[in-house]
Amino acid sequence: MRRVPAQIAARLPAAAELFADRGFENTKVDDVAAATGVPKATLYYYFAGKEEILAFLLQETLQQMADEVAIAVQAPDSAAARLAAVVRAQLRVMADQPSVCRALIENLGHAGRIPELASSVTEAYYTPVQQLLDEGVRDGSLRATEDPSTTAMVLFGAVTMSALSYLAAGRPLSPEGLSPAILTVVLDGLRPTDSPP
Amino acid sequence: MRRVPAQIAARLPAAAELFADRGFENTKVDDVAAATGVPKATLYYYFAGKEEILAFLLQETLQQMADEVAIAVQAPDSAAARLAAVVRAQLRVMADQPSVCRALIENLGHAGRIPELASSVTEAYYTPVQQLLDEGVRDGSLRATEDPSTTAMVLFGAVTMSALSYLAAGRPLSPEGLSPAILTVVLDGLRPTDSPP
DNA sequence: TCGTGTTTAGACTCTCAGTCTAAACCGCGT
DNA sequence: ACGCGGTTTAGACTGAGAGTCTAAACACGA
Repeated sequence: MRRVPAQIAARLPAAAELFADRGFENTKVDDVAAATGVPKATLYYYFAGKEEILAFLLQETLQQMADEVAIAVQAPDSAAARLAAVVRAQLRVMADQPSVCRALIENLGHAGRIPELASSVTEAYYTPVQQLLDEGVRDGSLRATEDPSTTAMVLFGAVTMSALSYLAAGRPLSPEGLSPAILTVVLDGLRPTDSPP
Repeated sequence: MRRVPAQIAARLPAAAELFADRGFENTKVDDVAAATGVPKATLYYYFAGKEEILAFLLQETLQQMADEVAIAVQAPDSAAARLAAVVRAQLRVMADQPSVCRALIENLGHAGRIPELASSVTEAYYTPVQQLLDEGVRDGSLRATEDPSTTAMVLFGAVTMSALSYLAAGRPLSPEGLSPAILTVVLDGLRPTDSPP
């Protein structure tokens, strides 16, 4: 995959729209060309195939999430507060790109080999979150869990699935509305019992 | 889709194996025929197409989950204990059919229209779990949440994503090993603060 | 002006998904 | 035995569309 010029990258989300609406299979490469305004031959000049377009979209979105998460993690607040910010950040990215997220989740199998995907998510999400969990134990704002990696996955899954059910139903996803509901469930379980609300 | 005879249904999980290994797209119907021993023409006699085979597998698995969840819900324990049993039940189903689950999750978009899928999951999981959350508030074993439907999704997502990361990595998924880690995160948040462990 | 990388239209190939045919095969009622 | 419905199957066929190739422009710096 060649380095994709910005003016082409900017047009690709229109393809995600199609993928999300009609499904990946039912979207012809010619349709993608028509919807994005990027001619088919040019698409094949940059991408090895239709799947690579989806994979590119996924990488972009994961990168965006990694950036937002990194910002949330570096704030000068308690670890608990930053963890809440991470949840909101993930929701914000998903709310920002509803079609891309739907298309990606519904077609994970097309977006690349799963192991590579998994390590991308690890880099963008699990590693920073696990670090945050650690810091939370040290600053006393979070309870220690016996298996931080599972805890990170629980968080990621909780947020992803909740958001997905909005996206799938076509309902608008409001990070401000949804995050408190997720956080009360998850955060209260992480708060030390010696400092209840 | 005709009523699928048991001896054919029993052979289909072999197809899920292929879907999970090489991906749905890279699996030819002829491959499915070879792997299951069910001739291509017979497959087309019962299923309208390749996607319908996946959809059938999904329905079977959801039904199995609905059954297991129903059993867990009806136990004579506290709501909290039954909720823990629901989590273990879901993990057990996923551990039972790793390939099917991987294939399904990686190819949600192929397994049927998402709204129908969503309502199947609602029937099999969200409705019983929400009922359980209600009962928990009444019997005092669970804390009330402002949005029980979101809570149910959080649970489902937490379990699904944790399990998936094992399946995707090819690691064996042990319900007994994983459920405590999930439950400490999620259940402690649901426990009333007036009865800590 | 040359050369290198980019852009594009359009025609082409080739792999499957799915269809069709037509021949067995099976049980069951008569 | 016989015929009749549903089932099972092999194998040939069709059509859609992913991906390839060609060859002509274009851009732009050396």
